[in-house]
Amino acid sequence: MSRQMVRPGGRSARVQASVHAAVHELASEMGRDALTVPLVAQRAGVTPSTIYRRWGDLQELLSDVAVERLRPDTAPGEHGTLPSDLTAWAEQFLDEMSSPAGRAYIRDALLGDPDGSNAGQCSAYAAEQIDVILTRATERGEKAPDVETVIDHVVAPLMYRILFRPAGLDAEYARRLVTAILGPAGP
Amino acid sequence: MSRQMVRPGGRSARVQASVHAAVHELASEMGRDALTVPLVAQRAGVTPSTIYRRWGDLQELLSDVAVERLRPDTAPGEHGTLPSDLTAWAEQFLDEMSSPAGRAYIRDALLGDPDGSNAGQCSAYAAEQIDVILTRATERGEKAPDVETVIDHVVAPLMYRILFRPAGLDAEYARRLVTAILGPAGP
DNA sequence: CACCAGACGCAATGATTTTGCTTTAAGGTG
DNA sequence: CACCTTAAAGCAAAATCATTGCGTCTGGTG
Repeated sequence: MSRQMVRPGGRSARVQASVHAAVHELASEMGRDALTVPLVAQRAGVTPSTIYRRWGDLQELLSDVAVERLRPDTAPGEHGTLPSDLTAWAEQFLDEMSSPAGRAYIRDALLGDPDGSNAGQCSAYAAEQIDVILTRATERGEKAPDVETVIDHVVAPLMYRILFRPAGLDAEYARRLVTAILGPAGP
Repeated sequence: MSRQMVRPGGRSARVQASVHAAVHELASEMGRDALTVPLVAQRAGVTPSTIYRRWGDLQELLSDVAVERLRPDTAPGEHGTLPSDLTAWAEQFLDEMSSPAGRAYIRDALLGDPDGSNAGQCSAYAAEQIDVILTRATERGEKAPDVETVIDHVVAPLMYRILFRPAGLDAEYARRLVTAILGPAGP
């Protein structure tokens, strides 16, 4: 993560948790754009200077929270075949990421991220999930492309459109990308 | 563009030009991160409230400037064949966009862009350039993929890596993407 | 248990952002 | 060409936010 090398279990951890929770609550109550450091601090029961010292500014805090929020909380579903696994994952990915909240999180993760490590983490999450799906397929004896190929030709186009052309995105598009990569009749 | 429906030639236009110029100058003199609204206003010979009223905040201003800066200023080069035209364009695109300045502009364009219109404009620029290349190829009698395909499988992977995985990007990667889409021996 | 270092709270200071009101200038009209 | 309308800019006060020095507290360590 960006700069949280907190001592686990101590006061630092409590502050971090309470600040993150405050961001969540306030973001859903009054909208992400209404957030300010003093507001978050008050809700978290903390002084603003604490937030400024630990995170630097609002953007870095939001970036941190966004990455945490973008971490998949569950392994990809199993549907028996590679095409169905990958299609289901791509549809869910698109669904989650293209929502207004999802786009906001992605943008926040990209932002306030001088060294690019937060954005890199997001990409790593996706790569992990895809790797699970492909490894499963290989173990079943299916022929599977490698992770980089899936990222280039499924994840990247989805993300590109989410960020740059939010209009006209639907599950059918995600399915087409998967089909194109696996070959119309499987790889 | 985002909110600039200025009367051309009037005072508004002068203010816009001078503010944009001030952003350029200050960004190169003291670094993009050192910019503040009052600073830009002073350099532009304008009061801060003018900037706040017209652009809302620094992010939206930077987003506007970034889009202007990302507009291609020249038509894609002609090299005689589709593969060479597209390869050259992709290499140049990667080169410009993956530089620190390029990444900063892309991020700025994505940011402060509530409705996504600035980001959409960036995508439209790329689509335009690609369309020129593909149309030329078609007129020469070459078989060419459509713009959407090139965006999905060349532009999107490049942009994804620029934003999310800045490491390990080189011209060879751009060439591979183009080759993959045109077919190893041409389409 | 006493110590050390890191993290937090508090409060003062400085910078930025917001806002009401006034003034200017562009574009249209008689 | 002079006049009118209106959007946009200037100005200045008020509010909010960001920064920083210093003292206090907490949790880990010897």
